Amino acid sequence: MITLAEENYLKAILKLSKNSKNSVSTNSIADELDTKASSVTDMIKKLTDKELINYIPYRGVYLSESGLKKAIEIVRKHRLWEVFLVTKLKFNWDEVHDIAEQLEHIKSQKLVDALDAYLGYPQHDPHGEPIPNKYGKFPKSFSKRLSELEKGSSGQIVGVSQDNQSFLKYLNSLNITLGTSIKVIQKIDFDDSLEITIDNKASHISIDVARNLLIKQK
Amino acid sequence: MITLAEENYLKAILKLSKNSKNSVSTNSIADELDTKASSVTDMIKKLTDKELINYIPYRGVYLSESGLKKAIEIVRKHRLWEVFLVTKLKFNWDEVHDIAEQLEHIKSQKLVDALDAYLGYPQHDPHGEPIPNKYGKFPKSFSKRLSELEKGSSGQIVGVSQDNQSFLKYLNSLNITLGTSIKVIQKIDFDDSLEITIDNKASHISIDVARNLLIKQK
DNA sequence: TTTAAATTTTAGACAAATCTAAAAATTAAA
DNA sequence: TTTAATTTTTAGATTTGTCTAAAATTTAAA
Repeated sequence: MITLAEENYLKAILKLSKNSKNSVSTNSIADELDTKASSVTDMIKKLTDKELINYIPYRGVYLSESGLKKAIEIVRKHRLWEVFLVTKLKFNWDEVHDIAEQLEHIKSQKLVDALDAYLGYPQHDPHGEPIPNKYGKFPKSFSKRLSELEKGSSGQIVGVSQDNQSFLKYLNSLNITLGTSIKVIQKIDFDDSLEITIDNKASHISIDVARNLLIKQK
Repeated sequence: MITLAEENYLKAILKLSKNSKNSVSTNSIADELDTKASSVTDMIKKLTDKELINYIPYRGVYLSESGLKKAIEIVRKHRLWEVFLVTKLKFNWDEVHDIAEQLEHIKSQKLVDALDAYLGYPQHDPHGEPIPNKYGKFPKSFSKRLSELEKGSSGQIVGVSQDNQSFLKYLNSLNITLGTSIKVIQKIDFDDSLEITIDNKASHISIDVARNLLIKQK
């Protein structure tokens, strides 16, 4: 049986290995989970014993096949619960994260599948993040989210994944519309926000905004 | 902050003090939670320190005002989630207990209230157990136990007072569910068992079963 | 009422998950 | 390439919740 703490480590490692295709360092995990490097080393040993990750001392870790499967399941649950909270219980999209952090650890395959069906098999959560299906596959999309672009890359806006009035108003004020060219100048580690240029004019946007901007690279 | 283990102890103490109006013994808690008496003694000290229970060594415990409030909140959450699972996600009433055991520990007052509203402020869970409102008040009960009915009387099932897996499975096999009409045809002196009709079909049940069936007479 | 049985508590130990402080290994800099 | 800085691991301690075995207390029985 996999513990709650172990699940949180797997999720953190998945998140970090997305950004940097390479193996994940002890310190980066400690930062992500707001804990100490020594605690991470301890947990790494437990996860290695359970064959959920591969680990070379001083060289970092990466998820094993079973660890990746497990981590994706947790992400799936988190995002499905967020959809539930917003579409059924009428929470705002910025209120649901902490509750979903708890709900993602509820163990019942049948519950997850029933929830998925009840929600109509959504492909994205209220923040615009993709929801993997029950086999762990993420939905295909020709466009990327601006939040997924690496520093230095650029592309053109082809859509949004959130269309409430205040969001669209905000985009207007930034001079972002369909076809706008955007380049990622800098990614701020502290809050994941982005320094970008919009038609060559500098701006700063939050991760929430970047996640909801669909972009096509040339 | 109250831990998961502490919540489970509070719930157990509430359940046990319902049956025997008196204070609750160490051993009975150990039985209920499938743990050892020494572990219970340890936890009793923690709960006493937090003023969630009152405790006299060798004499048992009872819930304090704040402990009772907390315990009722957990019961409320457990039963609301059971309603959600059955009415929205189409689970059977005998499949929901283990999942609700997990969901009852999710912490968010706003979530509980939103769920309650979403479900239409239900007064009973799928097992017929009453659901306390947000102020901790239980709805007034109108049901009797089937075992209390006289020969010749009849009524409709509105709940059970025992919800273990095997009991619920057994009821399924008898075609007894919420709303089923039952009439007492004969009471057998020898073992107190009952000849009944279930939707006009004859059956025979033990006193143990009859004691756990809640019925409403016309 | 004294003894025996049952219940409850204490003492000491253990696993999980964390921490601080110090040691070891790696990376970067002079 | 040797030294300094950074990163990572180890050693030892702590907290929570549990256990076994033994001691203390209460209850029941002779």
